[in-house]
Amino acid sequence: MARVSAEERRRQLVAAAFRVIGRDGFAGVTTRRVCAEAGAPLAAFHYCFASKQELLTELTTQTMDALLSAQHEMALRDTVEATLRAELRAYWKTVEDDPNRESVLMALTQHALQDPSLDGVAQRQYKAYHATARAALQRIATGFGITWSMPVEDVARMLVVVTDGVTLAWLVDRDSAAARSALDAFAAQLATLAH
Amino acid sequence: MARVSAEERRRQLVAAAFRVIGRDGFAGVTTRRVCAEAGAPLAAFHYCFASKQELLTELTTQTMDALLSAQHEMALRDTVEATLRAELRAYWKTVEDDPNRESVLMALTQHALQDPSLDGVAQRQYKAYHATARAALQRIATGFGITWSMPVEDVARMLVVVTDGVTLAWLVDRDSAAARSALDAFAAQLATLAH
DNA sequence: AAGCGTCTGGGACGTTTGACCCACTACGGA
DNA sequence: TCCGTAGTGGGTCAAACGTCCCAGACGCTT
Repeated sequence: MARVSAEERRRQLVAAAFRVIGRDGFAGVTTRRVCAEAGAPLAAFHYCFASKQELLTELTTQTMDALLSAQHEMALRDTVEATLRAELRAYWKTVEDDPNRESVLMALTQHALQDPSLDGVAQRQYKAYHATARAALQRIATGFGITWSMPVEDVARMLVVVTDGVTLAWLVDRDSAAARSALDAFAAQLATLAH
Repeated sequence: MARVSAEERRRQLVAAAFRVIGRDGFAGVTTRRVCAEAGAPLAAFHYCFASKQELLTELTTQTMDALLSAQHEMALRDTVEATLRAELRAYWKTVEDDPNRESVLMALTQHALQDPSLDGVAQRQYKAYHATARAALQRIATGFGITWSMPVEDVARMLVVVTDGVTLAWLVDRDSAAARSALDAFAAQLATLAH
C-alpha cells in the first residue's frame, strides 16, 4: 500500500467520511467504513485523529469553511428584485452542483443538535448563515440607496428560512422546478421590503 | 414490577422511544435505553416487537397519524393577512407546546431519507404537509372570494417552506421572538398573493 | 384450588464498535 | 549509504449492541 503523509491522510479520511455520510447517513460513519472508503489502513485513523469525534469536528469546520469561502462576488442587477433573484439562483446552483453536500450539511446540523460533544456547532453554522445573508442585504441597500422596511437581521433570517426550507423540501421530493420557482417567488416577495 | 399487557407495553415502548429520540437523537435509540425509559424489562422488547425496526416503523406511522389528525378548524378572520397570520401562529403554538415533537419529526425526516427500509416515509410526510397547506389556502380563497396570483400548489409549497425553515432555525437557536416575527412577516408577504 | 397461558427476570450469545498497541518497514536527510 | 522518523499492518480490548432463551411468577378461568 502506498505510503501517504499524515496530512494527506487526514484530507482523504475527511473526504471519505463526507462520502459515507452522503451514502449511509451519519449513523453509518464508523472508523472501519471510513478507512475502507479512503483505502486507508484502520491504524491510520487513530494515527491521524485522536478520536472519531475529532474527525467529525474537522469535517464540520472544513465543510463550513468551504461553504463560506464559496461566497461569490455579488453583482448588482437592474433592480433589487433581480439582484435577490440572482442571489438565490446562485445559491441554488451550488445545491444542484453538489446535492450531496446539502444532504451532509442537513445531517450535520441535525446531528450537532443532538450530540453534546458538538455543542455550539449548529449555532455557529447558523450564525454564519445569518451573517452572510445580512452582509448581502446591506450591500444591496447601499448599492441601490434603499433601506429595508424591517431590521436587516429580520430580513436576513427570512432569507435563511427560505433557502433552508426550499432545500429541505427538495431533499425530500427532489422537485427542482418547484424549488426554483419557489425561490423566484420569494425573491419577488422579499424585494417588496426595500424602500 | 407491575404486570402490563403486551398491547399496553407496545404503547409504553413507543412513547418511551419518542422521548429518547427527542433527548438523544435517532442514533440514541437502543433497545436497552427504550426499555429503561419505559420502565420495562428488556425481555419485554422482543416480547412485544419482533425487532427494533418494527418499533421504529410503528413509531413513525403513529407520529404521522397524530400529526394529521391534529388538524384544527381554521377560523376566517377579517382579512386574508390576519387569517394567514392566525394560521401560522396556531402552528407555532403547537411547536412551543411540544418542542420535542418537532425535534423528533425533523430527526424522523432526516432518518427516513437515509434508511432504505423507511423508503417513501419522508415523501408521504411532505405530501401530507403540502395537501394540508393547499386545503387551508383554498378555504381562504373561497371564504374571501379571492384567487391566488400563483398556482395554489406553489403557494402551498411556500407555506411549508416557511414553517419548515422557521422551525429548523428555531431548533438551532431557540429564538422564539425572532421565529414569531418572521412568521408574521411571511404572513403579510404571502397575503399579497391574494387578489 | 388447580391449571394454563401471559408476562417477567436475568442471563447469555455473537457481532460491531471506538480505541489502542507494538513490531515492522519504507522513505528522506545526513 | 546509513539511520531515525513517519507511517503501516495486524492484532487485541472492553463496551455496547440486537437478539434470544428459559425458568419462574402472576392472574384469570374453571
